[in-house]
Amino acid sequence: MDRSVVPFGKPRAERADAVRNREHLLSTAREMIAEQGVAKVTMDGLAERACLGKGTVFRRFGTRAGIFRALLDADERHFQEQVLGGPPPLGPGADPVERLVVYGRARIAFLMDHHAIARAALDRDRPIPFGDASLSQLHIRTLLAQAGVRIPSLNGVAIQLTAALEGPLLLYLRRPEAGTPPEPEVVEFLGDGWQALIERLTR
Amino acid sequence: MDRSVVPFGKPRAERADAVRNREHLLSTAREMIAEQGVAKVTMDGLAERACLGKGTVFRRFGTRAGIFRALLDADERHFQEQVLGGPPPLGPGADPVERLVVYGRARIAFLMDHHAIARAALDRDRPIPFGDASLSQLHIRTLLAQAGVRIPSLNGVAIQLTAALEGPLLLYLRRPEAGTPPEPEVVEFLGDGWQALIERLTR
DNA sequence: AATATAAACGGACTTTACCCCGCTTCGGTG
DNA sequence: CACCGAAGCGGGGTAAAGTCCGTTTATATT
Repeated sequence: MDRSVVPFGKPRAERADAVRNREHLLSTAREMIAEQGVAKVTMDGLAERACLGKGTVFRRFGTRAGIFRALLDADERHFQEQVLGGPPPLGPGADPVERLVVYGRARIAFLMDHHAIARAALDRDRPIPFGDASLSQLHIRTLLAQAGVRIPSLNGVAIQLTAALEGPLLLYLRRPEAGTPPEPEVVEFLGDGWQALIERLTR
Repeated sequence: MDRSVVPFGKPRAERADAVRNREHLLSTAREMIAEQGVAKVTMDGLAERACLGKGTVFRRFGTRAGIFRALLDADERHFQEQVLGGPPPLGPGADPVERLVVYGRARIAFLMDHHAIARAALDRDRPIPFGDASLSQLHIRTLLAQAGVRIPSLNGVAIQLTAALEGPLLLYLRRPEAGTPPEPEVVEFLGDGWQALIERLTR
């Protein structure tokens, strides 16, 4: 008999204690970030505060960046839901050009909000988190196509627009980390740039 | 009497042995990279192979990324000379739109060539090297202005175009590091995307 | 040439990410 | 309910970045 309906799903589900520990570690990490900032979250420190072994932390998240990726994940998923199924103009239904513009602004705001964690989620060696960039990329490509942009190098352009959108916040813009005042100016600044880029591109 | 003609130049020049050691460390680093790849260049390893103390390595370069920044620097300077003073269309004299397109392709090729080192030059915490990005940015902004692009958010757009140009190679695209076959396809791929982006933007 | 001093040097020390592996616990099975 | 195998756990061990500080050395000055 099959062990499960799905022939080759995951070999086995995650054990209950493992799930519990993951949750606990994530909320402990959130506390530490709130109290002392991202930089002070070390693997040993996290393990000790959570009353777990260091090995466990690594087993759960693989790498330090993995913790921040996991933290980002929940919010990221929520963001995606708004994009894929929420009300227009961010969600489906509106004019594709408008959606692109709004998507960019929303994404910039999202990355600003999660700036410290998003940067900490970058892994020095591996190229880029996961769904993160590629979903932006997919969405941008789709909307460009819907907007009637016909270029042979659409793929390249989609990659580059993704970089244009996320790169400044991930790579170039500095932010003092700790007690940062909101700086909403940057959001507008980059948002206006993005809008100009998209509108000229889709003319 | 003044110590020197320059009233407040650097307080003192770099000592001769310091210069010698810097050179020696850089060429040793180049050797190690050629033999075993970027990842195998450690501070201790480099110091030992160069027969110097570890403290010296740090004093010279500040951080591991600093070594790679220094290695990049010479080539970067050469690249800049071509851009600022070389023959058109990369250098001055040609139509600004054409220069933008050519600049992008050249920059992509440059980053492909120096991919491993350029990535290693990224510092996890600090935002971005120095002249590197900002020169791209300045140049792009200047050429856009010359091309008659009139938008209020020109600054934002210049930042984003820089990210579009350099981001994919620094952030998103994977490359196996060691014995990589040239992959000239990527150069074309991104180059075509860039060209499409610029041509549509400057219409 | 002798000297004073700032710069440079070396290497031990600290911190932190990540690995390893023997022991424990969960949870499915007869 | 007792058993068993796999998944999970713990924490000591390793490697590498970066810091510190006492010692050495280049160079400007007299």
